[in-house]
Amino acid sequence: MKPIDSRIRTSLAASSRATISDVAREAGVSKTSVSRFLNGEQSTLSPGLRRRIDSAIQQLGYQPSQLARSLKGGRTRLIGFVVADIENPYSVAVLHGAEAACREQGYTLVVCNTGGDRALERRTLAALTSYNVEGLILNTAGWPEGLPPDVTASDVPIVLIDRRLPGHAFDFVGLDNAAMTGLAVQHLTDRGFGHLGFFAQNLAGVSARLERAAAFCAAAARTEGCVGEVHELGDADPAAVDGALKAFLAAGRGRPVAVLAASGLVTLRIVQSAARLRLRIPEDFGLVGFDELEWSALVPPGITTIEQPTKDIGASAVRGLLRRLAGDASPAQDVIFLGRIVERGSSRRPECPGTAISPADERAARP
Amino acid sequence: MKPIDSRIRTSLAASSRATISDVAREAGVSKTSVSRFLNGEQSTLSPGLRRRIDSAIQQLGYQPSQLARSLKGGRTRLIGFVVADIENPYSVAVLHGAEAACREQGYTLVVCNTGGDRALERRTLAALTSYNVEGLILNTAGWPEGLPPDVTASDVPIVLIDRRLPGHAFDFVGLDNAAMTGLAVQHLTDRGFGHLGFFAQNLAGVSARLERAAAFCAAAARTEGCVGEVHELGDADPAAVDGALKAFLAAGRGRPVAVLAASGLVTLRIVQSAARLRLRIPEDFGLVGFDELEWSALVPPGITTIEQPTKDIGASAVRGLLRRLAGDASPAQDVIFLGRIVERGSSRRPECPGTAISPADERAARP
DNA sequence: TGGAAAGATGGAACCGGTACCATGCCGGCT
DNA sequence: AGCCGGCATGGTACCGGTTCCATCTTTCCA
Repeated sequence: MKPIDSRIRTSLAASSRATISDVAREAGVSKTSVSRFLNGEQSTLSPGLRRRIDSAIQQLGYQPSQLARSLKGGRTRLIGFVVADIENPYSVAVLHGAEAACREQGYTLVVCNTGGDRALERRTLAALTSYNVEGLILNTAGWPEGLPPDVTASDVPIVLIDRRLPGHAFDFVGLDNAAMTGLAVQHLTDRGFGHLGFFAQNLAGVSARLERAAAFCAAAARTEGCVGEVHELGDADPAAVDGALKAFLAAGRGRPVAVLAASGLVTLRIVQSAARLRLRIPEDFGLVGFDELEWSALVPPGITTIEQPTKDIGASAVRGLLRRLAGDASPAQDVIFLGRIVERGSSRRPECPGTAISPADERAARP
Repeated sequence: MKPIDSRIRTSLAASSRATISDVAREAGVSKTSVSRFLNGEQSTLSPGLRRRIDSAIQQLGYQPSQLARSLKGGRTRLIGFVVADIENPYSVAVLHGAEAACREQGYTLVVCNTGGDRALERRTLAALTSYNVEGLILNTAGWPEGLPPDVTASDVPIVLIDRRLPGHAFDFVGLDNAAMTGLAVQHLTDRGFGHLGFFAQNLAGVSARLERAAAFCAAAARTEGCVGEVHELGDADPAAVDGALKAFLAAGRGRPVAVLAASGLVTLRIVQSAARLRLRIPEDFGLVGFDELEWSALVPPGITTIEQPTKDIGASAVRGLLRRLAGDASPAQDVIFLGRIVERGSSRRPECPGTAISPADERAARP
């Protein structure tokens, strides 16, 4: 009779999940003992009890509800990752790093994409905090007028990635944009490019782009005989990109010109535009782009990129969150990483003899 | 005195979140009324009550806890998306489609990456169900010996994406691999390629790859004078790719050879290998790859790809889930999409006069 | 004018866990 | 021998909502 009984209960459990009370009943013990068993048997339950509980759990296929568990204790072991553009390989790479770090620490990463929509970002943050995530990693769409107060009201620790929120004391992890932009400008001027253009989508509200643009202007200004222009491409219109690129090249008036692209997406747009306009790189213009891409080495003559330590950035964000969760209440902290310029053909001046031919291809062939 | 009182309570709320009881107390009503107010005031609360509750909510900055809400009712409005490889652009694109569909329906998509790790996939599924997600979209790492029973025990509806689980009656959304592979083979043989190679990572357990490989062999076999080879590249070793590619080309014995790459990642590896080995496409070998990539048009001579309707696949998966949630208990259903071959230079036979020169470049320049 | 129906509101149980405190039992000490 | 303390275990309140049911008005009709 016992086996039949438990078999019935098992099938019930399959259709509506066994609870801790079911297990307690099946094992003939109290909920408390089952709970103790589940959490780490500090009170050293007697071997007999332990055995009975264990077999009851097996029998019922019991899995504790994290939902109910979190309601009392607050520990959800959940970290939210809110990303502005999931289609940006940079974001995916950071995400990957964060996810690995979370897994290592027993946390689960919950990823939500906002597509750069501020209203959605707000709703998403509210939703995640209402699920009691213990921390938030935020790659914000940018709030030029400041983040609405309801978001900051909650006391979940937040770490910003790549983009700051001026006026808010959140931890931040990102690239040393000033230094890397300076290096990129120097890289180009060293190679004889005298007329430089910084191309971005819209600058407004996105700190990484603003910092890069500012550093670009500063670096161009302090380099003798170097002219720097900033172009905003806006969203998605190929004709607009073509127009901006042509205008920029014309403004060079025969001097060697080069583009510094503010992101992987802009690099893609520029390369597409060059193909459409039958412009050669680096003969017609040089190119350096932020963010290393899987195809950087494959598109002739190879695109010089500024590679970011994306895995480290993701891992560092998680570390920062865990530090806060452990009780660290020190002032907001910035973690700034340096990147690396990966030199390829697109920033090599064709005038320098011998460099534009086969060695360039060799470099380009390296993955 | 009232304002001071409420200000104190406000600051308390900021540090530990207001609850429905706080709101009820502040408004001088019962929890029940507040709950009614929050859910849709079916019982038509009196205007006075409504006003008081509303202002109490504003005052306290109250946000209901989804956690607690879900505990009773079960409606978490959460859908889990478990993806085997978040770095695969195909997965991201599907994810994007699913996410848009979820948002439209008021659901939140929770994304978890398993990196192709079966044990982790299992843990992730358990974790998500223990958070009471209402449905699961699963891009499985593949279980050659079948999914462990504890995963299937839960009664959350599951939709598989791209990869089937033989022996399980789950809904499925994916590509018509047989048809698209057949078209690709015909595309290549039409253009004079007689010796074909299907290149994949490891076939084991991944239905999409297996179906493509099988369809490839079948198509090659029924095409007169066509030879088909299947190559497994394994993971990540460039030398192995180079070796396999060279061996394959040698086996062609001078006949026009072409590679069919089973995924975007394989396409990348093949193109990288070709660059390393100084092989020209399509002169030394033709190439068609599954999955459209942002750089397909940019790498000379342009890579011919099999484009999948990724957004539709993602949206369809969500639709399927919602259908199940609405109570549809009909047998498991397959939704199979057709793709589209995007022809570019990599599958154009150089022998055909006039096609390998500038028109090819023009095609390649199109984004 | 009385009573029933309809409407507004509150009380309390419940969801599935956690955690504090109580209880019963046993052994060791004075 | 009696008391105290530690250990194993159980009882129960509580987390923050939802929901059923009870209660109190109000209204309308006989």
